[in-house]
Amino acid sequence: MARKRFDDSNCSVARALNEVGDWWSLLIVLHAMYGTRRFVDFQQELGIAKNILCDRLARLVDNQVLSKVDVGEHGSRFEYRLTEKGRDLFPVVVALRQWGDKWNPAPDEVPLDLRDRATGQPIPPVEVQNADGKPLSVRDVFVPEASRPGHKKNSA
Amino acid sequence: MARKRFDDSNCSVARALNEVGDWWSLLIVLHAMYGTRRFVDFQQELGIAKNILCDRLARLVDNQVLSKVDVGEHGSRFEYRLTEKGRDLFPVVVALRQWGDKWNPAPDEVPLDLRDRATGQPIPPVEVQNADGKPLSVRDVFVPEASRPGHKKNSA
DNA sequence: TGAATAGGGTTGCTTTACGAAACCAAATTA
DNA sequence: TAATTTGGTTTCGTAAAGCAACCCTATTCA
Repeated sequence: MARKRFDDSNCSVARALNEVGDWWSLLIVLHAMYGTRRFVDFQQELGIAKNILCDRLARLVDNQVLSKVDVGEHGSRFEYRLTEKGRDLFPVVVALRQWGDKWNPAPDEVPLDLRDRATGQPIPPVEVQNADGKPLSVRDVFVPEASRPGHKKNSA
Repeated sequence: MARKRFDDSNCSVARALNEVGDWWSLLIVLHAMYGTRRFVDFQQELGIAKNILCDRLARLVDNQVLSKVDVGEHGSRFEYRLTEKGRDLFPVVVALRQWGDKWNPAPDEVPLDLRDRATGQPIPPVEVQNADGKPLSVRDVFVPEASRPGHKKNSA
């Protein structure tokens, strides 16, 4: 693929995509959020080839989205757990899932039923809100020129 | 790549990633949200090869994230505009950008300064909230068993 | 009338993502 | 002690993804 790397990109979205923007990484993070921690469990749930899973887990650990902890009682037994950085992807994952549920509902699938552990109430859609909690659309916001992605040198 | 397709996946995140989960698509959507509409502008801002841009735009149009409108005064001149479905990715993009700004800040880059058009106030971080507007972390929520991604047949 | 620009399409080549399967060390079971 | 399971890593072949470069048409500008 000779893919363009975004590591040095001037845009944080590009850099974020560099870490979790491939086909598997975000799904791994998703399953980690659902509680999956072990290699074999990821493999079975995702139906991913072992080497790819290996690669992705290593990369996520490198990027500090996951941490690899040795929980071996006797020898080595590893678990992959979300770091704070990884857990911070929660709004992204939920927003993406809600978007998918809304625009590409599977006929035979129950849409995400995420609930508040404290109250049992379903979680409303993730929104961009202003300081007062009022939901905003793309059109309700603006970006000062200096903060635009393609601003001056180095686009992407 | 012989990539596994997720079209028929039981998981809406997987299906969403199938539409905007590649390296370029979400960046294209991002730039579209910033106002970019024309082929050449996307190309210059993103530094993407023309055939790839061609392919991605077509795919986004196919998936109804963008619409291709002929704005030619005399001949053909096209613009790619966000559809409602595309605009609905706003929370995803903003959340991702905020995540990137928080965890991978570029030394020389201004973090996203998104502001409410009405008030001029900066936009606070996108959160998952409960019905009362209280922010929730991964640990504050649960998913009824039937709604889990790896539930029964068909994982991913 | 010529040159430049917009909006692509096509070809060729390289790099990578991917899955299958073999391999391997440590621990458990028989 | 031998066989099996767990938890991966390595190797390999293939199918894409990616970029560069060239081509092509229609329009606009000089």
